[in-house]
Amino acid sequence: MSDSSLQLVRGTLDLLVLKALSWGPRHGYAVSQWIKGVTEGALLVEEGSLYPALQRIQRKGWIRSRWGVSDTGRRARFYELTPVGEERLAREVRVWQRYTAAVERAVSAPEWEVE
Amino acid sequence: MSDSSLQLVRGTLDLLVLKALSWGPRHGYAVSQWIKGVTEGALLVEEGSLYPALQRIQRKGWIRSRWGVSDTGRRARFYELTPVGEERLAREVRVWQRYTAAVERAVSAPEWEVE
DNA sequence: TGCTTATACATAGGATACCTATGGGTAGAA
DNA sequence: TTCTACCCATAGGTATCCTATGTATAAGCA
Repeated sequence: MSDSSLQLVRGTLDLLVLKALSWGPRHGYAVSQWIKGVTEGALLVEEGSLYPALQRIQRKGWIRSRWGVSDTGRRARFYELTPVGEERLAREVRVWQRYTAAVERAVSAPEWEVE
Repeated sequence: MSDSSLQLVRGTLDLLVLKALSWGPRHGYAVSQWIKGVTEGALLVEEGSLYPALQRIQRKGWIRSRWGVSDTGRRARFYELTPVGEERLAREVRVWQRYTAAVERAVSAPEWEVE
């Protein structure tokens, strides 16, 4: 909420996390930095959102994890997509695009028209 | 969840309701039908979501309401935007577009890149 | 006449995903 | 030695959506 960053819209965090892991194993902190970077700071994922989300997504079987060592020599938990998670990512992208297209139609509707 | 309609993404309902009322007073049922129509059935707003949302939005001062009679001769509560609501609509549209643009950047990122 | 459908409003109760706040700990720079 | 960046994690609160259920009327049809 500080400065100009937006609150996350429910449901998009899964999508962002899965995408962040689509290039191979990454640890949680790196995921959060990637989201911040790729959205140019528009989206900030709080740690209190991210770590529970990673656990939640893992429980669903879309990612798995193991302890490792980060580039900076610290202990870190690395997550990677499972095969199910790969499929899920593709599906989440499709759903998201279908959703935003529908909202876009609504928001840009030039006149009231019901049928 | 039936057939192929999508669950609402949290936070977009306000936007859709405000937009639906941007052409003048409408009652709740008409708002739900408009959303269904304009999104070609992709978004279905459940009554258990819509009516509480209308009350919530009214409490925030973005809309006001009064009882009236619908086209079909039934009693219905008509909602309309307040001046604050008009501003809010414009703002919500901007926020939504900024948000979706950010997510789109993330989802279509061709490679991992952080700094 | 009675039945069904579409119209119209509303609430209760539950789920869940996000937030704020807080905590612990390490590596390296200043 | 102090500060910052890195890295993980949980507790508790809140908001917003869902399902399920209830009431009621108008109109069409059998």
